[in-house]
Amino acid sequence: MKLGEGVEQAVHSVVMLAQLSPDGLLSAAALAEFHGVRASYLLKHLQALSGAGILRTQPGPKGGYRLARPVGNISLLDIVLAVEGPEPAFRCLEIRQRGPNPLPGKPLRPCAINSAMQRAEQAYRAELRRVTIADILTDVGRDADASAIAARSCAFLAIHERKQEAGRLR
Amino acid sequence: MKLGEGVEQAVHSVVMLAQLSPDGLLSAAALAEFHGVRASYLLKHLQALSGAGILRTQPGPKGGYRLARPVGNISLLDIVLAVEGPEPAFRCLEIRQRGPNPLPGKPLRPCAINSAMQRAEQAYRAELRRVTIADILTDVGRDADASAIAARSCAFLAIHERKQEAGRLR
DNA sequence: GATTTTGTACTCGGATAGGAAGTGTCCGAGTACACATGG
DNA sequence: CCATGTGTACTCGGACACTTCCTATCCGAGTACAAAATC
Repeated sequence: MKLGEGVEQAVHSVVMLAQLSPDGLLSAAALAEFHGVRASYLLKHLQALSGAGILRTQPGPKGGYRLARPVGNISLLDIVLAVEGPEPAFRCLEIRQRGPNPLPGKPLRPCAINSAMQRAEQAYRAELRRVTIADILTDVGRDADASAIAARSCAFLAIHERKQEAGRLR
Repeated sequence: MKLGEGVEQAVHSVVMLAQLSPDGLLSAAALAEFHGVRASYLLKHLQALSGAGILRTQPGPKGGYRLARPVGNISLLDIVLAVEGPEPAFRCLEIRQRGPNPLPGKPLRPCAINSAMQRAEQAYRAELRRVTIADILTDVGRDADASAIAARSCAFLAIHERKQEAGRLR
């Protein structure tokens, strides 16, 4: 039960991208510099987000990343699944059947243990699905510290944000 | 977001131990043989359960493992935490502050992202805390497949179960 | 024959190698701009 | 002066090493039984 630290980078990057103007772009290098992380490592996760349909990319100079969907339609679960993969955390290997004398009737119903673990993970995912980037942004508006950081983000965006050329986004 | 397969082994072992007579013992070798897993690897997790106060051990010949608490007082969460460790899955590294110009006021309130992730994990743990070994056992009684496996467990226990000597348990 | 002593076999416990996955890095494909060139 | 062609610089994308954690294994400490020796 451990999440890679790429998840945090991915979520913060999405939040950052959500704060720029409707047709703005931001390069991976700018995102990495702002968060103090390695650009080449962040790229890996940004690519995962792009492949999952959460981000859109524009190659070439003046290129960068941009949200592919409205902020209300991007949940934390979408990001976590895109970065960590969709596989469930608990995989039942049916070690009940790996003993010296397994039962002949093969297709067993899932055991109670597996069911309980799956229910717990469903609850986890449901909670993450309820929270969207829009919710995060409204919380940012309420919190003083977060507002200060958001102001810093704006200053940073004012320097690094790029306007998207009409009709040239993938 | 991935759990080691030791979790499944640990839970099944606890369920197995819950099915033996009140003062019965079962060796790690027998548990491993029944589940078809490596004994030396299972030992590691059984030790973790022992250290967490879930199992009791009796060393020496005729020794083995036994539950340390009633089945209604052992939740799946206890086992998962004992095996995987108590650290939360998501660790906020505050990469908001790792940028080129961090805020001076140090003690920031936890960011909305971290809060959401923690809430999700709380839901996950709460769901696991609700399920005890007693619940698993009652489910075993209802399911046909599980009952057949339970019968097989009984046959296995009849051979490998050991009676605890009075007053010699650690 | 009963008791003590000793030896052995079996158990758990912690410390030690191997392998997979996450982490970190690199180079290549593609695009847009800028400049130079020709009309 | 304008249009065209070319070169360059910058972007993302995927393929390649390194580190950490999980997996698998080993040897050592401790205990109970059993047998042998002694009283």
